[in-house]
Amino acid sequence: MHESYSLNWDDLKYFLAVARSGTIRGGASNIRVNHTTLARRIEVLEERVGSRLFDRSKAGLVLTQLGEDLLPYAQKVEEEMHAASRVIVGRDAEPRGTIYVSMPHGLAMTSIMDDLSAFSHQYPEIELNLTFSNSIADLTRREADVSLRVSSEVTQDVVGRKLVQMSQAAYCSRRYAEQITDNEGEGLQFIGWHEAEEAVTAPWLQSSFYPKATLRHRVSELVPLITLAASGLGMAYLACNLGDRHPDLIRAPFQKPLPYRSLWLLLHRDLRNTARVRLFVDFLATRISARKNEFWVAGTVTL
Amino acid sequence: MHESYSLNWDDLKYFLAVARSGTIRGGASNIRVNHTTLARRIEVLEERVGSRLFDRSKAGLVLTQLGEDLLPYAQKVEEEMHAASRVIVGRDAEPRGTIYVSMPHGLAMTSIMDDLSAFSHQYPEIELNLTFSNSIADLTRREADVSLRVSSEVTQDVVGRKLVQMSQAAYCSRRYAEQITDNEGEGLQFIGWHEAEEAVTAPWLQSSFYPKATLRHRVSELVPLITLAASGLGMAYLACNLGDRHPDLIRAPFQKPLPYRSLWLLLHRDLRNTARVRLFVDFLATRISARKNEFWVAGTVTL
DNA sequence: CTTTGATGGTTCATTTTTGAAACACAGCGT
DNA sequence: ACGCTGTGTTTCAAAAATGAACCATCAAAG
Repeated sequence: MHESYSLNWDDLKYFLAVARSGTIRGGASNIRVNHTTLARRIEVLEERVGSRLFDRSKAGLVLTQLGEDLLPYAQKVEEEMHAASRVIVGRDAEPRGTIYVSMPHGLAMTSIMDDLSAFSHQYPEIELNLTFSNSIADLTRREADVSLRVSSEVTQDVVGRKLVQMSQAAYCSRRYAEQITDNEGEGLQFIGWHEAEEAVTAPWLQSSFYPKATLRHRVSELVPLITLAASGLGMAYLACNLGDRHPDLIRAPFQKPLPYRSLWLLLHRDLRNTARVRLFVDFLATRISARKNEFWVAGTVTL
Repeated sequence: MHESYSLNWDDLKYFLAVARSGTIRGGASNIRVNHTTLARRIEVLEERVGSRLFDRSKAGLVLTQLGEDLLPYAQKVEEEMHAASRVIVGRDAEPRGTIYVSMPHGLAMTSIMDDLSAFSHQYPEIELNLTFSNSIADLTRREADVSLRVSSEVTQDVVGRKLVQMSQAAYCSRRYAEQITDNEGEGLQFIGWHEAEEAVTAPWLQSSFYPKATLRHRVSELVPLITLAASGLGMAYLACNLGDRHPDLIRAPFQKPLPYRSLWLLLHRDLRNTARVRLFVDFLATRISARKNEFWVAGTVTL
């Protein structure tokens, strides 16, 4: 570890500020810090250097010989930092680079995949890194730049954008639908989730249009739920944008769609001005909003 | 104020550490910080840059494309800092530059001036900046690199070095001394300092060999005290190294020297390894110690 | 299969840094 | 002489950073 590591490299900003303005307050004003802070940072720097960098006189602070010797190095460091900043700013301003996107598994089977495909087609310089997970991506920990969530509300310290409200309905295969009559679900079976094994019903089933139906079987993921319902094992409650899209599923008769959750688009506030992220977010929001009736369907019960 | 000022330039150390080692703990160990600190600094840097600089994988932390783009700039900043450090270290290692020395007025008339002259003669590359003041130079505020003080003890947060113990005695002109008899100072007058106008004596006078002497006249500085005593106005109590050196002053008869204070050499702990300061301190201490009987004279009363 | 060591991450107490307010001083203008 | 402005310095409370202890996970070795 080198001698230079005992110096705080950031102190060069303060050194340069005083060297250029000749006063503590002037320098502080120029770099937007409190003048006390600037005075202290110079003091600490001088201690670590082991010599004065400025002589204090009535005329202000004047560079010592050592201060003058070090000035060119500080200026070169600043130039490098400016150049690095141009790389950063330039990169952000250009719509290129990678966007890390996180979303729940269920959205993998929706039309939103078409949106991602269209975005990538339109912006070939931007690469999408997709993560499917039911756990909430921690944006502050940079697990993702953008996160799509299906939720009633968001509580994270992120910039949230509600895209659409969703509907849900009961779905089954065409064959299963043939046995359905207008009898509040008597004799029908819904595939359950995490309900207890011995439970034959659940609150969401009791408040549906099939309160007499029972729970049978359990799944822990969305994909098997859809696949099993489509093959006739039972009925499933699904978001409409998902169920309506599946070729082997129909909405069960004798019901109306119910309100479901909302689709949110979340991103960390620090990234909202990055060109590619802004592009992606706007692109997605525009397309999804344009077909909101795919998510919130006609006839959905309103409370 | 430039975009680069929103970045903490010191974070480059952390960036380079992770880029080189590929792990948080490895990088932290290399630059001697806690690994948590390193992780957090990288996190903050990524937030300010607005993009990831490292991808986290099982293999460790791998530079992103932006990380790779920025690496050369970070390396150049480091090189400049190393070069600046060489200037600093090289300067300190060589006995050249300025030493700021502070001392009380009284020492300006002593043989210590000869010491400074000899030092400057022997080390012409070193410049001395001398400040004479009775107020204590604040070493932590860099008012001086080295401070000579006459004091019983030192309380400042500095590296203190007691050079010699001093004696004091009553001095007067040769003419004035002709009237002095062995009568405990009856009819003698001492020039006073800050004692009240109406006061005719003081504790230091009462405990001297001339308790019957009285105070007459006042001075607020040492130079006029010496000058007036030398011209016969009255007697003066002076440090022996000062009184013995004056051509027109002699020690008054019928007394013994009394203990006075000590001569201290103080410096701020951060400067003690600077070559020129170390040279100066050692030079001064050696010469003054070699003639300690000029300060603590023979016959001084011991308590 | 179990143990060990290395890894990144979380939590909490302590230390350090920062900003704001107040102060002292000098210079200038009225 | 007085008031104003700009300067650097001091003090204190709040915010930020740091380090230490602990945790969970994984891979390698026994």
